[in-house]
Amino acid sequence: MRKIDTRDFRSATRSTSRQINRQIALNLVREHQPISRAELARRMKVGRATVTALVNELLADGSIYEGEFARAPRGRKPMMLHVRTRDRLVIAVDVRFSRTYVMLSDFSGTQIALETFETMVDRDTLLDEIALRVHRLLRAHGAEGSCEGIGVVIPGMVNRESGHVLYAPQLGWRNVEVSSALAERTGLPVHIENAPIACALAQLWLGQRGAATEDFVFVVVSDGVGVGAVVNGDVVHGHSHTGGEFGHIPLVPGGPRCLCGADGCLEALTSNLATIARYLGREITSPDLREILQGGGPTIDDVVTRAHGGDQHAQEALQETGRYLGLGLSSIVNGLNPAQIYLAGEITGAWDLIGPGIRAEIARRGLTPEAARTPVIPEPTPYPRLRGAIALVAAPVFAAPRVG
Amino acid sequence: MRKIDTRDFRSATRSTSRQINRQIALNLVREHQPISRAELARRMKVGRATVTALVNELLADGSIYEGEFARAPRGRKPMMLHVRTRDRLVIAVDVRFSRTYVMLSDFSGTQIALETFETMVDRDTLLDEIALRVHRLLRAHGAEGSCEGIGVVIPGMVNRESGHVLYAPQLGWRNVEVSSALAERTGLPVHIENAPIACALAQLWLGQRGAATEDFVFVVVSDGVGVGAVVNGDVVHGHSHTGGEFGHIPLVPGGPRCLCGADGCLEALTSNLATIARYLGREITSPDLREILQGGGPTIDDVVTRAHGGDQHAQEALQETGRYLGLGLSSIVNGLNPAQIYLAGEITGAWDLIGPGIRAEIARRGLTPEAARTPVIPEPTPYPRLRGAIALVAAPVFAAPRVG
DNA sequence: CTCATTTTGTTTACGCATCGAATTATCCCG
DNA sequence: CGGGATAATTCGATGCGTAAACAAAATGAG
Repeated sequence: MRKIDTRDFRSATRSTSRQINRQIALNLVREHQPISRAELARRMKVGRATVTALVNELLADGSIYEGEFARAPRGRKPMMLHVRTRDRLVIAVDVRFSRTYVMLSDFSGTQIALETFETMVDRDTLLDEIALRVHRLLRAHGAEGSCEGIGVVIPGMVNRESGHVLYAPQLGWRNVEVSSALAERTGLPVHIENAPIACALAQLWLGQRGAATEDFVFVVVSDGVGVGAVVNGDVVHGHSHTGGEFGHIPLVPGGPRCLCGADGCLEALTSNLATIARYLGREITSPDLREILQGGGPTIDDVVTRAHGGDQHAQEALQETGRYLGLGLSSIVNGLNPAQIYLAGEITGAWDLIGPGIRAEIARRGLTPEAARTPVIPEPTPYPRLRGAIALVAAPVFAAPRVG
Repeated sequence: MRKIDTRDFRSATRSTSRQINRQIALNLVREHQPISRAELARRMKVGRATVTALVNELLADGSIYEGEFARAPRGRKPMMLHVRTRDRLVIAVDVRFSRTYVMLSDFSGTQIALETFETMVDRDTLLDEIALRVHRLLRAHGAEGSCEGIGVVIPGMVNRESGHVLYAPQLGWRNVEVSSALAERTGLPVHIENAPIACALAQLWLGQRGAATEDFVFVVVSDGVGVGAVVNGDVVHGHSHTGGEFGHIPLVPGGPRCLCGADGCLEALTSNLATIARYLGREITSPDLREILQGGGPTIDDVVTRAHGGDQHAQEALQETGRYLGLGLSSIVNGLNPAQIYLAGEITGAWDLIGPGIRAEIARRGLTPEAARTPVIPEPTPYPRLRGAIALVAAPVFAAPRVG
C-alpha cells in the first residue's frame, strides 16, 4: 500500500499498460525459460493476442529469442522463448582496500575474464587504469559493441543517482565523483553502488529461483561489515544514501574503537581485522597490531585454516566473532524481520565455528518462533561483490516500470 | 527499481492506466485543495480531456465534490474541487494495557467523539464491549450508514492480512483472531495493525504536507518501545509480521531483563517502566517495583512533572533515558538512514531533558554529517495511536494501485 | 454595448492497448 | 487422411490517453 508522492509521480500514458505487461512477460520468460507464448498467456491471465504483441516487441529489440519447438503430448508444438544473455556483456568492477577486480561477464553472471591489480587511492590514476583494462578486455574478446555497461561497487557510501562516493573510509574518499568520470573514459554507461547493497541486488536478480524473497538482507564481513537490505522487494538506500550501515550499530557501549570514530560498533567486534586482533590477543586499536599485520602477520584465511587445523585460540576467536555477529544480526531480525540472512565473507569458511553462535543469539532474542528461526545462510558464491556489480547493469533491464 | 514478483503480480488491463491516473488525481486534489481541473491537468502533465473524465469518475463515486467558483485575473472562473472527508466517518480503536479508547472521527482525522473503558484481557468480552460502543456511537451521531470501517491498533505484532494478533505481551495474547470477529459483531470492515506501524502510516497519510518523506520512522515510547518504519514510501512489516521491533535490539549486553525474555533490550532501558524504575533506584526486574507501582507509585507523568519541579533524581532518570534512546536510535540512523525520526510518548513532555541526550548520541555515531544531523522531532499529536487507527481505514482509499 | 482576448472545461477524431471470438497452423493418433 | 487438440495469429470491439477543435465564461479596450 504505497503512497503516491505528489512531488514526484508519473501519470499513466497510453503505453503504460504495455510497458508493465512487457516487463512482466520478460520476467516470466527469465524465470521459466524455456516457455511458450501460450504458457505465458496462461500465467499472465491475459489473452494470447496480447502475448503475441508483447513477444513480438521483445523479439524485435533483442530482449528474448525463439529457441526450438518443444515436444507436446497433443496438439501443435509450442515455440519456446528464452531471454538473451550470452551475447549481452557487462564489465564488473570491485574496488577494495588492497586490490581492484575487473571482470568481463555476460548478463546471466557467467564469468568470461577476470583481472586484478593493486588499488591506487588517487581517483584519476585508478580510473585511468580501469578504463585501460576495460578497453583491453573488450578488444580481446571482440566485444566492443555488445557491452551494455559498467557496474562499479565501492566499500563505502554512494549516491547512486549522482554517481558520487560520499564516504569510503578504506579509500579515504569523500565526495568523489566516479560515474561520469569513468563513463567519459570508456564511452559506456556506468552504475555505481555500495558493495553490500549491490550484493543484495545480485541476490534479488541473479540468485537462484526462490532464493530471494521480498524481505531479506545480505551481510558482507570483510575489512568492514556492511549490509544490503531488501524491504518490500526494494533495496534500502536511505534518505541520504547511508542506509544499510548496520556495521556501525552500537553493540558494546565503551567497546573497542571503530574506524568510524565511535566505540563498540558491530564492525569493530566482527570485521576480519577484529577477529585477527582477537586471535592475537590484541586490542583492535593497538598500534602494534598494524605493525604485525604489515609485517606479514596472519590473514583472516590463516586464522580460518589454523582453526581447522586445531588451533584453539583461532577457534575461540572465530566463535566469539560468531556470537557478536549473532547479537548484531538479532537487531536486524527484530527491526526488519527478513525472511533470510545471507552471509558472505572469508569467515564463512569456518561456518562450523561461527554458525552455531549466530543461530544461538538469534534464537535467544527472536520475538516469535518464526523470527527466532530466521535462516542464516552462508553464501558460497565466489565473487559476491562482482556479482553485485553485474546486477547493477542487468537489473534495470528487468525492473518494474515506475508508475504512480 | 522494484523487481516484479513472478509468483504474485498483476498484469495491466485496459483500465489500469485509468486506475493509476485516478489515484494520482485524487491525491493531488487532497494535497492542493481547492484545485481546478485545469491546474490538475498541468500538474499531471496530461490533457484537460483526460482530467475531465477522471474528475467525472471521482465525482460520481463521491470521492471528491465541486465547491465554489474561484476568482481569476483573466478568463473563465475555474470550478474548485475538494476531497470529501467531513461526512466519511471512521471508528478508531486503541487497545492498551490498562485502557481501551474508542473514537468516532472523520476521514481527515477530526475527532467527533471519544470514549474510554478499562481493557479486558479476554478477547470476546473486549470485542463485545467495543461492538456495543461502536453501535451506540454511530446511532448517537446518526451515522450508521456513513461509517466506512473500523481501525484497531494493538500493542503487539499483528498479521495485517489475516487479522490475527500474533503476540501481544501486554495483553497476554498469542495468535488471537480479531478482524473478522469484530467485523461480524459490527457489520463493518475492520483493519488491524501494530500501534507504532499505524502511527507511521498516520504520519504518512494524515501528517502535515511535507512532514512525511519516503523514508522516516515513528518511535513510540510508552509501556513498551515500538517503531513504525517507512522505507521507500512503504511501511515495513517484515516477512513474518514482526518488523519494526527495534525496542528489542540489544543495547547493553547483560543489561536489565526485558519482558521479551532477553537482556539489555532498548525497551528495558527506555520504556516508561524503565524510567520510573531508574527514578526509584530499582531494578526494572525487581519484585518490589511492581508492588510500588500497583500501590499508587509514581507514573511517568509524575516523573516528568517532578523533573520540571526541580527533582534532580527525576531529571537524571529522564536524561539517562534520553541517552539510551539516542544510542538505540543511532542504530536506526545507521541502518535505515531515515530523513526524520518522530518520537511520541509521555516522555516528550520533558523534551528539554531527553532531547539533548538523543541528539548527542546520534551526532556522535552518525556516519556522515547529514546522518549525524537526522532531525528527531517530538510528536505533539494528542492521540497518535488513534490517528494511526484512522489511517488504517483512510489510507487504502488513497493508496497507489498495485501494478507489476 | 461590442468584440477581441484569455482561460476553463467539453467534445470529437484518432492511436494504442487489452480482450474475446474466429481463424489458421501444426501436431498426434487412429 | 480425417478428426481432435493445442499453439499462434488475425480481426473487430472496446477502453483510454492525446491533440485539436469547440463551447463557455470571464476581462478589458474601444
